[in-house]
Amino acid sequence: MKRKYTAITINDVAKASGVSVSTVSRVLNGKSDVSADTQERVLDVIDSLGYTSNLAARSMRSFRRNLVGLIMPDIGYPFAIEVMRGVNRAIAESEFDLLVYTTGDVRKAESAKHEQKYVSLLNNSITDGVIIVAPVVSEFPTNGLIVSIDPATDNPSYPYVQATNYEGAVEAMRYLLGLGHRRIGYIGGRTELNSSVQRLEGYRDSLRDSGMDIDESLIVIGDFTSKTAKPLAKQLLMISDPPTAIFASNDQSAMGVFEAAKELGIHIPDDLSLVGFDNIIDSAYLNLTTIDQHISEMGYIAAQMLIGMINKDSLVPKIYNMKTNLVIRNSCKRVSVI
Amino acid sequence: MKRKYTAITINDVAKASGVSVSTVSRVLNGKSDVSADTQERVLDVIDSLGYTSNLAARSMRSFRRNLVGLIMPDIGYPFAIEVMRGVNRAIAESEFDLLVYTTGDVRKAESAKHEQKYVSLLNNSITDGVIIVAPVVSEFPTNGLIVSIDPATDNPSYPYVQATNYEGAVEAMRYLLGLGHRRIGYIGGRTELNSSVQRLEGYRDSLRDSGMDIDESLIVIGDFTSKTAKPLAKQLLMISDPPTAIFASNDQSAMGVFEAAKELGIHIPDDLSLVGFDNIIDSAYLNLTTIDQHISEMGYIAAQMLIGMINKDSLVPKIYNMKTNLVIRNSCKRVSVI
DNA sequence: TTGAAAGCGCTAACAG
DNA sequence: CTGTTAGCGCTTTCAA
Repeated sequence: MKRKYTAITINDVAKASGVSVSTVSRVLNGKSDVSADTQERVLDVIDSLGYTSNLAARSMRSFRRNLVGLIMPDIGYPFAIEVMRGVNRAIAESEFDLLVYTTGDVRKAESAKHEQKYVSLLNNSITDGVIIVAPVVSEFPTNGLIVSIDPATDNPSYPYVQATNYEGAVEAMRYLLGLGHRRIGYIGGRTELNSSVQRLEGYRDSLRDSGMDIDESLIVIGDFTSKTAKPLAKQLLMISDPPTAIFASNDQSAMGVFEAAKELGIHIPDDLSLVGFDNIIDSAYLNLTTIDQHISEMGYIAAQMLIGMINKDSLVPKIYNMKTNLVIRNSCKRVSVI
Repeated sequence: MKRKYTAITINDVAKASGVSVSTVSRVLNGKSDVSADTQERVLDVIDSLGYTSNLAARSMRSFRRNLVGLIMPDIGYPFAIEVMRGVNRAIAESEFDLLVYTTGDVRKAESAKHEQKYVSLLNNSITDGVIIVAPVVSEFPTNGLIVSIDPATDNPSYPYVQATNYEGAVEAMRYLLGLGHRRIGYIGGRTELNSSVQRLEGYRDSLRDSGMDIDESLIVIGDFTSKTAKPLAKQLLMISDPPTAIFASNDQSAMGVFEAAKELGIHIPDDLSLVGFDNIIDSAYLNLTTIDQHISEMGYIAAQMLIGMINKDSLVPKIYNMKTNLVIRNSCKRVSVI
């Protein structure tokens, strides 16, 4: 005997109610071919014994488990939490439950290896399908259903939802350039993410297409946290020929800009993500942040896609492009003109 | 055949490497009694086949799974997220992985019934133990290990960690009363939570013990969200004889107070949780918020307790009281004195 | 050092 | 309508 305590099983229920395990199983699964009598008796016993089915055993036998998995390397970042929120919302509206799997820390895992492991772990075992966030591999050794959010690889073999990062960045730049800005700083983030690469590309291409030189000293790369962005923003703001606008490529980085500006005594309105300022008080808000705020929405959509796939809905797209919105909250009233 | 696709199993590995399943299993579990030769061969095959063990099947046979569960009714609230963060931190430092289980929405579940179901679902099946947040029942039909955070019932049969809610509230009130405040508003929260009840009790007792009448019109009950707290705070601030201080019993509620004050044109420093103000600009900050900020810490401790229990550490306490700190950030410079 | 075989708890044929 | 039975993929005796 390995386990000191062995939980109540379907066998106990069967014995106690004087029927066979299959009958109990039928009751459990709401099959119609059970007499009302038996059904009631079994249900009573289940109740009084406090029986609950063993997830593991059940998963081994039946295909449908009404459970979807969400795999994230780390649960501590705002990004992860936003995704969870979105997925959660979709789950709440469905008949599915959600299982979030994490190893606690990105650094603890060697991404590629581990994410493959977790996908098949969950997918082949106890869930009907999984959503995986920012996977780095392009293929998974699983026959189960899978949807990914913001994959890091270029042409993954699985369905995914992504933001229109490049287009969003271009739109943001078009706006700033339209305001007359010519020196625009850029705060980037985790370069291992496709989204990050694409945003930066949008920035570069925009400048290039406007026939402008790219000043590499205006480009700084953090890690999408405000903590890192703050000193970088300061650095940008204190060079001899500072930018008149800063394109913070995600929300957290924008926060960093605010903090930096605050410490330097430059006033900026509260809710900027993209700031264009000329050392006075002007600012432009471009909701490139949408790329981030829409993360929650991406989670929502991914969950819906997955549920659709599980339900064998034939209309589920293989690739979903979330268009980033351009939302201007504060227009730049004063712009340094070249 | 039910499933069209059947994943790679231990059997496939055995066949491909020309050994028996038991040998493969031994390799998988790092048993020492396997020849180096065989071990290497099997490992190679596992790698090339991309095999990963079936969680469900494994869980059925072996006791230890290096997996802990976190059960929360809803994942969308700051409270839940803070707990997760804390648990996650502890997990990251350990050899365990984390599985978060949620039904997406509190309202979707009939709490008591469902939480029992989920606990035994996870606990008897695939995890080594579970942490459950704010459970309403006092007993669980599980033989597995369990630690709870902020249980709603009075004398649960399982180990738990809780904040010293009552004492914290008393301390907060002592501070405010010491500043000379005599009309202190109170914004409460979800009354189904023990923590909520205890904070309010601390408030009432403090007033009573100071020989003061309790003005019920100064007590408003929200749901621990700023959205709800805001109009309540406004209501408090706009009565004819407004309070000179407000004791917001959680962080979110404090936020609501700020928002309300802002709209009413009353300036309050940024980081107040407990505000005492006299319609000028004074304020007292009492980190009663700790009760909330420490939530993350509670998650951390709960996880450590659980891990200790799993590892059969005999020193794990059955009840852990998290002392709430009294942190004063801004002292009240001007107080309306009676 | 290895293999054969017995289950873990459950579901799904297949017979009655 | 109900019971018998055969596994699901895995770990763990028990023999060899």
